[in-house]
Amino acid sequence: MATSVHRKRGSGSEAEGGTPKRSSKRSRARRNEEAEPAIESAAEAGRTEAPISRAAQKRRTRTALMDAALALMTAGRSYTSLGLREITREAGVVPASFYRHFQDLDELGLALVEETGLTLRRLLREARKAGAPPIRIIEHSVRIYRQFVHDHRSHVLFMASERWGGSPLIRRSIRYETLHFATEMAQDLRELSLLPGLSMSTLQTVCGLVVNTMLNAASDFIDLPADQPEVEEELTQNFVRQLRVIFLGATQWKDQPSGRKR
Amino acid sequence: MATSVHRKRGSGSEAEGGTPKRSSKRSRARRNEEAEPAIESAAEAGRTEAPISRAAQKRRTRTALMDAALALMTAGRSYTSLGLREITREAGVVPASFYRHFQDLDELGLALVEETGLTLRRLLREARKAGAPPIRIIEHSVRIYRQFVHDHRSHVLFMASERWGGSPLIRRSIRYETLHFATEMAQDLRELSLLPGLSMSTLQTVCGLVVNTMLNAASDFIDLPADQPEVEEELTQNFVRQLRVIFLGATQWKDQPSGRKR
DNA sequence: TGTTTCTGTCAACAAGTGTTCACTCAGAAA
DNA sequence: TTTCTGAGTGAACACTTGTTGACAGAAACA
Repeated sequence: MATSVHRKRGSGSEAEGGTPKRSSKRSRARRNEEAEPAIESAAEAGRTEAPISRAAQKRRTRTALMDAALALMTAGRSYTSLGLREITREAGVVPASFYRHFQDLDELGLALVEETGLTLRRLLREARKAGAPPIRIIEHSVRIYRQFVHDHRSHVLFMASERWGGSPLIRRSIRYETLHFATEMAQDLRELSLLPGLSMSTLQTVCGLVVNTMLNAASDFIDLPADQPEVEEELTQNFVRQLRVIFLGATQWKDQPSGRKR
Repeated sequence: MATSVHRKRGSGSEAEGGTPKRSSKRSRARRNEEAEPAIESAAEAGRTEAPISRAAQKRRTRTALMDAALALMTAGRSYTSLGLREITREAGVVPASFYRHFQDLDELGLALVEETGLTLRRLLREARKAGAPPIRIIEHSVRIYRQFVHDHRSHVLFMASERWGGSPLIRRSIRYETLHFATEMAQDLRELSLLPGLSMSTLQTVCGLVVNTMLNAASDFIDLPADQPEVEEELTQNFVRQLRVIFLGATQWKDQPSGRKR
């Protein structure tokens, strides 16, 4: 609802703001201002005639805010540089409303991390379900992963780029999430008894390496000219080869050379 | 010079600004405001009695600006979130002066990337000079790298964290720099004829993987509690093992399975 | 039915932002 | 010596920002 619940005066009254006089103002805001006046997410809510429960409405606005942040990020901005007003504007909501859902920009960020974490774990579960032909497992996983990145572009982008970004809280949260992911992955590998010779701790190390490589690859995918599929293909090939090198190394790994020869 | 060349009225007049009334304002600025009123870099310049050439003075202020940005970043901020005024304040210079050196915040960022690139290449040259004992070459390189990260903490931090950060220009520039670095590394490996069986393109892929792993490790090092050396030690061990896995995989690599069996 | 709850709104605030301008005045050039 | 140059200044500008408080009005509850 947002703009249409009470609709006292005009509609947004905030969206579009004042016409920007000087063109080269704030040169790092990448001139997305007039691209999309406001995503309709929140605005469209009011259009449904059937009255919706208050809780549902609240949830709706909340996700509108989160989606707005993601939308701004897919337009090339980094989360740290987003402003509260900017987000509410994109969500089609007045700035003050923000505080009904989050008390902080950090809190919104943490919510995004959590959401992405859930999605990632769903990915793992899916990948696990797909019975793996033992040799071509890498290509298969990569294909799934690639589809995932495609489907959840903005979430992955957020995760991968805010991993070393602004807020320490968010950084820590992401670190926790990726660690968790790597651990689950290690357990999967163990249960499938691929890489049988490796201790759990080494398995964890290898999975950490894999996860890092995945996230780096995702970041590479993300700001790519959309009209050049061959570049993307090459990046994918590179990604696959990197994973191959890692797994090849892992199969050859001898745990504990006993005494780490000085 | 900056504050003391003309010193008409008081000294800074900008530094320290107004006392912050509300404490929890701008909750993501991590409260570094009163930590260091102003780094003395630029201010100290005027204190030298001997007259210095104008070009030298300009260079001095320029580096003061760059150092100020780095200083703010080591305090936990991300580059994208830095403001022009914030930087000039830290450098002990009036905001308008900024435009005598850079026309943009992006331009400052690019200068930082370039500087870091130079430093990185110096690192490679040093590492190359140190005659390599063939087996323990990894530990040796890691030691050098670790020292490097320690010595150029802020530059590496900047490079590693802004790699997927705010500005597309800076991102691209960093990408170019790391690619260049990986290429040089690949050539080194080739000339030392470690990994003899690998084609140049595969070598490049492996080196890309190594560089990514290095930067990730650097980011891990960077916001670590300084009073817990054992954690750092564990991270280093993990880093070394990851590199080992990679190189182990690379030595086992068979280039061109001829026809990529469908 | 009437009362309470609570999401979203409006308006205002103090403070900070990037950018421009006319200016000073030490060093370079004549 | 005098003139010229340009790095650094201070003040102002037009905005944007995060945050607060009183309020509207629909849903939830009695």
